[in-house]
Amino acid sequence: MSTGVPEGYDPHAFPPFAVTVDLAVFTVRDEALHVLLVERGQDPFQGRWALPGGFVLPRESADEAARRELAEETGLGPDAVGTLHLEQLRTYTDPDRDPRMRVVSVAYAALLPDLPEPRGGGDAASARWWATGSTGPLAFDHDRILADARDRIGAKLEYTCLATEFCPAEFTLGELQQVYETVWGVELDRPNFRRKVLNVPGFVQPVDGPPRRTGGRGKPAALYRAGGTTTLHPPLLRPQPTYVPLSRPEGRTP
Amino acid sequence: MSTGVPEGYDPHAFPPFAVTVDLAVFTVRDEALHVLLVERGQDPFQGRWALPGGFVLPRESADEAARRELAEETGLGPDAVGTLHLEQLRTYTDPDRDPRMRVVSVAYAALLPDLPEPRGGGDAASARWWATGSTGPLAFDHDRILADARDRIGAKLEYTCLATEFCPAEFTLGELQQVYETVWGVELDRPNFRRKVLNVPGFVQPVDGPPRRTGGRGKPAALYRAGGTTTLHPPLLRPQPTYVPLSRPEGRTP
DNA sequence: CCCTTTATAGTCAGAGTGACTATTAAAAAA
DNA sequence: TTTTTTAATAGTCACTCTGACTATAAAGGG
Repeated sequence: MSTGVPEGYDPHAFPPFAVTVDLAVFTVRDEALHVLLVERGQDPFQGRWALPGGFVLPRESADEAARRELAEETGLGPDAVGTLHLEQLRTYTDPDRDPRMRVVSVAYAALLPDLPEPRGGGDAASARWWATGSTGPLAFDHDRILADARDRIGAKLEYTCLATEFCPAEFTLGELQQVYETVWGVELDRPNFRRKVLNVPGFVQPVDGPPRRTGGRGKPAALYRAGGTTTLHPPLLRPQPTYVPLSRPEGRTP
Repeated sequence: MSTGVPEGYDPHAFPPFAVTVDLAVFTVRDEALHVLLVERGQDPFQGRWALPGGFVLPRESADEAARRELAEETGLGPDAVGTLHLEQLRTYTDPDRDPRMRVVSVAYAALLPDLPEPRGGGDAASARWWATGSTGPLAFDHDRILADARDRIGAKLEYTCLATEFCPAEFTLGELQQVYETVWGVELDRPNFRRKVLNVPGFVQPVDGPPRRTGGRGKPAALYRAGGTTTLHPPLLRPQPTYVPLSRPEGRTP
């Protein structure tokens, strides 16, 4: 540790940073992945949209700060916020990411089912859901954070039961499939999806009686709830973007 | 953002934090996963071993700080450090993780081939490789960080070409298999491993001529180098820890 | 020269997968 | 009411991938 800073670091000689959390809160709505954004009321980036977030307070962890901000932004009760899936993504530390001062930000992703009332929180006036992809350029490095968050979520659908976090407590396999198709941006074969999901032990479990969801058009679907596992064996791999080597090993051009 | 801190945060009214990086530097040696640790010379945790790390300086990113620390600890040239794989793991923010002050630490994992001369850096006296698992309790929350790092590396071997980072530029499939077996702590069937690796497009490519590694006992092995891909399709899944549901759906006890 | 060691080739049954077709149960249209 | 439409679910089939093997090849040690 020959950094100029004394080894064991002297508490009075450290470079001061501010630490914030930024939240990428996702939901699946209208066959599109949506993210919760807030409009900035002042410079820098006044009028631009940004991920919700805020300071980590002196006596809380970043996880606690993220849950606190999430409760404030979404208006969800502390019970709901306490149980939902919150995942630390990565930390963004570019020295110039905030033009005013040195701020490092710990980014989180949160997944919500499509809520009937999006948020009822305090300063909800300037907050709304945006379809990812149709957001303009965001404030700070939030475009980058959002892109990273999308990538991470898409990847984790393959080998975790994360998709159920987008669904209500009881859901149909069609709804679950909709989540996969929306996040991955692909269409999946329905019978095959069904077979694969049901073949993963502990992914979903049928709701006991024969209750079925009605309201839609066709045959009513059976209801399931999330099973006991968090990791999927075998994984649900997304359709391969077939690899083409840059230097063809052999064979003719098509 | 109704946190008590003014929206858009006033640069003069933020809770001050120190930001550090901690490095989990791994190598595979003697059929065991090893990690680079440094011995602490002063309190707190004097005499305990810890992950190398240090402050993020005012004008550098955490990535830059991690590479700088890595160069200092390993004695590798800046060229080698500049190209090697450095992966941000997660950020540790417990308010009490450092008894002296509020420090958040961005943890990184780095992978090195087994170097003939471990490190030649400056204060290398108190740094050495430890087989993971035989480290005593480490300073701060470094046991937790190390465990998280091991988990992450093991998981990424499944679907990325990360294992080649543990190998020299040219390596045999036996050496690559050794990496998988060591990190996962399992034994793999050699012909099957070979078939799967060669079936992943872009994972490894044979070194052109018929050069072969000699020195060992048996038949000399062909040499390969890392191919062009970073992600593995299909993935090399580790042997399943077969899932047993807590409430047996049906059937008799064995 | 034989034996051990390691790399590599090949076999084979079973599981998993993509692309289908068929059937069922409901709502909407006629 | 009957027919049509829609969606869920069941099932088929060829193909691939996988784990568990056996067989052969090429080196060094005794």
